[in-house]
Amino acid sequence: MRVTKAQAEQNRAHIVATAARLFRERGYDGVGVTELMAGAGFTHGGFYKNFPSKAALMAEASANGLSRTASLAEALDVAEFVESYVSREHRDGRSDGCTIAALSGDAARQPEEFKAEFAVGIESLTAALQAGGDAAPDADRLTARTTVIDALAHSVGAIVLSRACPDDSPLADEILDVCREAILTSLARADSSRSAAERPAS
Amino acid sequence: MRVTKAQAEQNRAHIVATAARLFRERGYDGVGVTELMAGAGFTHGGFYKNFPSKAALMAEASANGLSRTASLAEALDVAEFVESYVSREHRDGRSDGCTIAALSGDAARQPEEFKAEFAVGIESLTAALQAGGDAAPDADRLTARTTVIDALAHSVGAIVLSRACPDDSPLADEILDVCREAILTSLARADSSRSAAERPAS
DNA sequence: TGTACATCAGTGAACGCGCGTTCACTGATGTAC
DNA sequence: TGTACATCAGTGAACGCGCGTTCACTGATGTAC
Repeated sequence: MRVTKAQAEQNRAHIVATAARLFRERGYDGVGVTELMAGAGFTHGGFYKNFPSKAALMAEASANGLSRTASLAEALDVAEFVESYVSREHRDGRSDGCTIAALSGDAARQPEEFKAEFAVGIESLTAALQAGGDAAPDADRLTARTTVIDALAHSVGAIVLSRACPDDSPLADEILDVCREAILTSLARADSSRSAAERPAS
Repeated sequence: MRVTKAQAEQNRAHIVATAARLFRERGYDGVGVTELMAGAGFTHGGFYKNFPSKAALMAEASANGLSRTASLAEALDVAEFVESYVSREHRDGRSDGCTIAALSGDAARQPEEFKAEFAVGIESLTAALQAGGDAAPDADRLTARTTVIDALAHSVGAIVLSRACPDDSPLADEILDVCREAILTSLARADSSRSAAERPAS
């Protein structure tokens, strides 16, 4: 039954990744330890060889999901991020989507240490979006922190509100479309006003 | 042990109101039937004389909370609503606050009928905000539907994101301040452009 | 390199506990006369 | 209006169930010689 050290590490990582998906899909209370382990292809007994408690896995899986999104965001500028984030695909794909959009409501009821990890994740994503868009590396890329934070909160609100509506309801889609357009317009405005300030003589 | 019909109705309403508070505070899975009834001053046994299931109370309590917020919003214009909504008081007062901000994440995982009630609540709030602001009943009050939906999603996102951060963390307050300012600025812009369109000759 | 033994990743049965729900019961309310 | 009885709001014990967690066990891996 014993397994190589490398295999064990890989198994552990697989459990974390599976848990991240399942938690995003059903919430922290919506998945039990047995189901978490079964989803990763194991029996529940081994759980406590890997994690001190379910709460510990909740924290680790969430941190994992948050940093994954931040990594993906590094390659995008804010507008590109919003375009893909405030979309039907993202709204309908909870398990593959953003941990913030899927679990912020649950995170708010967790202990302070847990929320601290969430805040780190939000900061990482914000930093990634400020630095993002390597494909077009000119001065305009570097977007002000406030602009990024505002666009992120706005995008999260759009997804959260849209998901609370019935599947395929007109309102769910309307929220998404209205918000996407508004956020992109607002970003374009911030961008042009910044450009103007940077090149006052032009 | 029996109680007058009027008293029984009052008791039922009290259970619903208490449940609405407790669900907002701790989430649907975070409060049990026993605690729900105890919070209202009763023992758990009588629960099923009033409701067919816990899920039924979840739906009724949520609908109750949603219409309560819509009623409060009737007296406000959108900017006033945002001012009070995107605030530390609201963020820190989950149990007395908005059901959408507190339970959208949980609602997204509920059955379709449940989400349908949530959508009705969102529509009611939107309608209230479009018609709102009786104190200044001029033409400018009637704000376009898209503006209201966008401001609502934006506000919800601000609260949800802020609540996911540790209490008293700088980021939690920053999110609130950044978003409040951005939403109000955006509303002012929408307002002045609409006014200009209405009075092209001025 | 080969053998003997300790380690420990993963198994599966079992634990206490709190959950949502059911039910026989109580006794004041509501009703029929 | 007064009496006799049916109703039913609320009680509290009990139910099965799934939860998070523990533990004795297995047997391949890793290590000491």
